[in-house]
Amino acid sequence: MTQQLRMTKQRAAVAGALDATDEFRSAQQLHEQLRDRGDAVGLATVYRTLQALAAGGEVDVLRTDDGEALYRRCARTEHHHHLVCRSCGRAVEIDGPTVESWAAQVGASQGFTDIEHTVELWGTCTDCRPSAGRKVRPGIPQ
Amino acid sequence: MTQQLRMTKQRAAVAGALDATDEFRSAQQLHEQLRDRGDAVGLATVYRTLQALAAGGEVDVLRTDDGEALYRRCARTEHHHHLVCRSCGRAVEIDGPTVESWAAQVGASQGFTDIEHTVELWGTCTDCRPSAGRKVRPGIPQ
DNA sequence: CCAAGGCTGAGAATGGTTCTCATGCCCCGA
DNA sequence: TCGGGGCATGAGAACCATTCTCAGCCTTGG
Repeated sequence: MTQQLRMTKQRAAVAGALDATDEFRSAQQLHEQLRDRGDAVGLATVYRTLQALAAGGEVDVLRTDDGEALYRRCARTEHHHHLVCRSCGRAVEIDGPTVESWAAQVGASQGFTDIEHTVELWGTCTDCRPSAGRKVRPGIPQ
Repeated sequence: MTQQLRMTKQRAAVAGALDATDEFRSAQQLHEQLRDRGDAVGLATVYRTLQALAAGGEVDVLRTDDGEALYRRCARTEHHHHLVCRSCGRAVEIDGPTVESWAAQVGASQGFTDIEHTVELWGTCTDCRPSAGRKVRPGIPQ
């Protein structure tokens, strides 16, 4: 199960790109970013690496309204949620102790088992506020 | 903006299929269901109709972990969340007054504006419990 | 240093969703 | 009731994100 992963320059490049930002990025964006930087990595490899990292809890994954997957390396590996800028993808890790218990309680009261929950907050961060020098969505599409 | 929608038998069929269940269904499932029932409707029309209904707040939409869109006609049109059975798709509408305020508060404290939130609960309903006569996932895939 | 087998990448394949466009038919006005 | 404008329909192509294929490459254990 716990398969040993080889350290290749491609994996290092993807991991590096993730470490360099606190914004959620799509596989395609990361691929393009690596290409521009010169660290050309195959798209398939980017997907495979992200998949492996996600499976190992190394990165967090969430879906945009149109179903695209976004990845981000978070500081903590424990369960947490995010407040994400819908424009640039910048994210802040947040806790929701109240939500946790509420979710479990509601689920149980309805007779459901194996309760899990999806809780994400979306907003517009200060840099992306329409007023000031708007950051022209270098991140999230849509 | 508020465009007038013509009432066609296709739209009636899709709406009817949605009214007949309290489970979240994908466009493909609804299409197949209508076909089996004899009310053949083009897949494109199913998608268009669901899109229109969703835009008008007539149906709720959510995404599975793999990005597929699921639709359900809910009793209430006001903001609410769901507790969904990950096996059959059956859903219960739930409120989260605490969550609402928590979300707004957290968002504001981080300087984000136009806060919105995604909160869905997933579990296994009584009928889908592995023990008893398991309902063989007539609903949700995966 | 070497062999074994995981890793890579270009391109094909998948699968959900949307678009195209010729034809169909709802609904309003006369 | 009849006619027609124009939204609605549907088969198939197009899109797009993601996954699969497979021959050749490269990391790693010994």
